[in-house]
Amino acid sequence: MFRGQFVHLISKTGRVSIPSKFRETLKREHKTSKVIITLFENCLSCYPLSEWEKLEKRILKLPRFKKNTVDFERHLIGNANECEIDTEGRINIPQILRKELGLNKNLIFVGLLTRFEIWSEKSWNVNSKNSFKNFQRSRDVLDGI
Amino acid sequence: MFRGQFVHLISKTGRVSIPSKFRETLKREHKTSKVIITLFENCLSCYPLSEWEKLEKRILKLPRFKKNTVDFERHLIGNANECEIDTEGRINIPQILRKELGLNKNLIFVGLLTRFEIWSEKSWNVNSKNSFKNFQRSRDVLDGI
DNA sequence: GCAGGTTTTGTCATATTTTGGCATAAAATG
DNA sequence: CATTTTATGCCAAAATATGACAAAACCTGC
Repeated sequence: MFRGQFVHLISKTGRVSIPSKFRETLKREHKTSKVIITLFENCLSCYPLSEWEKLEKRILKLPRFKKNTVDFERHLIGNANECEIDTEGRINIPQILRKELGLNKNLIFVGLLTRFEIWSEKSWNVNSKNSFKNFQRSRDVLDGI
Repeated sequence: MFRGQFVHLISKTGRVSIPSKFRETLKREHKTSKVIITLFENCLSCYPLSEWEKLEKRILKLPRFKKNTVDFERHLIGNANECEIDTEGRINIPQILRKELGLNKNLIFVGLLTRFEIWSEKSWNVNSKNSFKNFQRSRDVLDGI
């Protein structure tokens, strides 16, 4: 499972190293060094290939010419990139995604069990305040499960 | 599977290179370098030959003389062009299609699993705002599958 | 706090991809 | 059939991504 928070530096060419704990999880629990990175709200959402493929199978069952489906695909699949982790544990984040989110300098990696997220430091700081408020409000949710 | 988004430049003569990742997918998963390009809404929809043939089979099952069917066919089939990818990975987009969509300068390639789309930068920007709204609305859809 | 290993980052060389240009071939036009 | 337009093949420059190596920073156990 992916857990915790890490700050890494992205290079001018868009390279950044994946936290070694996440690499460890990928290898041990998912038996892969490939991740799919896609745009999700204000950050990048990263899935181990196997997890992502489950999602794709579900999408392929939707009526594929329906406007809603197409738009949904355009967003989710249209921003998805397969990245292979190199020998030093780095990936290359496509320019288009970097631009979209303003990724430079410090990136925040956040583990979320079956996937992890990548944030620019700036939006992370803004967003984490909000999500803390939401957390405060919704801490009772779990008691309902 | 086709995924992700790429910006490529189209030449004055209508030539544009297909993203290498898409070429890779065509070769590996579809064993072809031929694509069928057709008009769909405000963009070009591109199918590997084999996927296109599946689509044709489905279309042949529609009630053949119904107005809807004929209109659909005129549009989708009537604008379909077979394009072969050349040695540098480029295709030539027929003038009629270029004109119809106002394709010049930057084109956006969008992967949609079994097919991909080509947009003019302008209409993509307009459309992606809408598709983001639809995405927001339909992200829960998947939880129901 | 320090030695030893691991992880992260920087740099440079190499390979791949994308683009531009030009010459030739094919097709359309009158 | 000659002329113009459009498409294709080929080469090479420019931009981008990838691989390898090594320095720097960071843990960890002692």
